[in-house]
Amino acid sequence: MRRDVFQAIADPTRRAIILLIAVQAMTPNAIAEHFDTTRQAVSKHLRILTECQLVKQEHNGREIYYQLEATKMKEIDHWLEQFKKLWESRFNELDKVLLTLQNDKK
Amino acid sequence: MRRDVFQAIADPTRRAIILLIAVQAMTPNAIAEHFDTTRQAVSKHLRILTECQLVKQEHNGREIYYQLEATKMKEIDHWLEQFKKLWESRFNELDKVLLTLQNDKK
DNA sequence: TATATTTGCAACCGATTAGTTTCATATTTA
DNA sequence: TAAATATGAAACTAATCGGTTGCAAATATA
Repeated sequence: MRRDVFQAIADPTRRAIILLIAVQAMTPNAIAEHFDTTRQAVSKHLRILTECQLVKQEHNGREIYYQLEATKMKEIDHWLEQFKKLWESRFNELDKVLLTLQNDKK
Repeated sequence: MRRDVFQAIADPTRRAIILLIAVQAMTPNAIAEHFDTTRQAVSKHLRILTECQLVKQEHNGREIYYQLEATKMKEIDHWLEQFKKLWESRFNELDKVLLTLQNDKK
């Protein structure tokens, strides 16, 4: 199944997990303690996050430490990059385009 | 209904719409021409994008121009900001934390 | 070796999603 | 005014989602 980073971060619990393991790698059990759901539900979230390579596993005996693959977050940042210039200046590209559009209509 | 920016950008069609109207404001009809779906489906996407304030409407007679509310994209950027330091340096915060964690376990 | 612990997977369930078709409303134009 | 155009909303549908419970496999511990 092909997973998408944007779909992965759509769920608030998954975003919370990402934030949690960004600070330090954790096992599914430890992660589940922070949430009001079952360990299995957390496990499913981790599967989705793994499938789109937002997290990676580090096996240690029967324990599995999940840690954030921060570089994958760049993908989201790259997509945002396209729009950054639009909100960074008051008279921006969008305004110019709209102005042109309005003038053309007259 | 309370809408969430992250949920809004989860759908690939909605991301495409965002990109499209970032360049210039467009009517639902014009937007729909760029996709392989019905105008009504696009209309539903626009409703979702409007509800979470990612786009705004500009009425012009019977036409409605939808344009990107770029500032709302900042919300996503702010969330990403937390992780930026994790991917920007090779020996980063995460590495340090993990190192501490591993040392503690010994 | 027997038991406990850690984990993932399968099957199921109710809610939500993205799409469709149909219809109502508002505005423009002939 | 009548017809055409632009749009949103409602009702429906198949697929997906996030959650649950129950189970199997692997590893650690008594």
